[in-house]
Amino acid sequence: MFRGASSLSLDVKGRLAVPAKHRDALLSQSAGQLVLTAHPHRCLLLYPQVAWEPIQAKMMSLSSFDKRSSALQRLLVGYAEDMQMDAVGRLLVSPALREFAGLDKQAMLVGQGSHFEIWNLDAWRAQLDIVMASEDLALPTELEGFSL
Amino acid sequence: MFRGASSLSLDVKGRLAVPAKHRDALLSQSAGQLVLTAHPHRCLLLYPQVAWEPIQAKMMSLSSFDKRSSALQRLLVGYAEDMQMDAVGRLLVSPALREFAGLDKQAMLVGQGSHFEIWNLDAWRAQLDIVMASEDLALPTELEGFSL
DNA sequence: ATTTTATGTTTCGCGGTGCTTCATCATTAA
DNA sequence: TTAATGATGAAGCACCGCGAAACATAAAAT
Repeated sequence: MFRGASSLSLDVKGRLAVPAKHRDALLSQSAGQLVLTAHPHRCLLLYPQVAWEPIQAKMMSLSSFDKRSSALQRLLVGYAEDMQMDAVGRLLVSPALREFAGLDKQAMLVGQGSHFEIWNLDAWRAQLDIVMASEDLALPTELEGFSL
Repeated sequence: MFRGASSLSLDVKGRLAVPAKHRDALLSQSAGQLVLTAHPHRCLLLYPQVAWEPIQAKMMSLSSFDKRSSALQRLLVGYAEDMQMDAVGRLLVSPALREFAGLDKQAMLVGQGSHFEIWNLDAWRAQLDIVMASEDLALPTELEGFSL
């Protein structure tokens, strides 16, 4: 279960240093085989390969005639890259993915249970505003009667 | 059942000293395993791990395609960190969480039954104003017929 | 006075950063 | 056409700095 947010920096070569506390967890699944891809909300997704495969399979099963489905397929599958951390726990993020997510010097690594998300810092702040802006914290209907 | 409000200070390293009266209660659940995370109202939530898990499970069950749901997931799960108090009862609050809640020198620790909330002092005062400003204390309809 | 709480200090180990080396590919010349 | 040299980019290595935890001292309460 991946949790926790940390602000990190990409070095001049586009390498992202994963915090040590998360490395073991990432290495233990799929022998460290990871998949990095693009998310519609303009962030990147980092999955252990075993966790990614069923998602990609599901995506590919969608109708390729529906415009939105096939656009989603193109995004998720098209940008997906297999990779693994180097000996000191860094991920080499390709120029295409860096450009997609607007990653420059500073990035945000955010645990999301089954995977991590990697955000441009400003985009992350905008993301938080979506929740915090709503004064009455209008919750999705699924959460009716639910309380923190 | 956690109750009571106390003003406390973070030391220069971001360590928050939990008042002694609450330590035993926090240690007794989950063998002292705690989860600290972010709340949309810009405060932090401190849960015993066992109490947090079902909440996170519920959050993760929401649609990740809905913008508001996924923003809420990102906030609650993304900022969640497992931790425990050090030998003298202090919590090491990560830079990400400190920045989120605007915690500096002074903080407010507020018991909320199942969990604690940790507030920036000014944000806490503003929070109080929300209730006190409304002259007739207009309550949500759920509280119809309810009286203090 | 003794035990419990609070705060400040120090130390050690490891994590992060930058540099160096190695490999691969491309370009040019023989 | 093949070989050689240079450039680009990835991976390995080493060192330095910081962060976490333990320790110690001071204060307070019972």
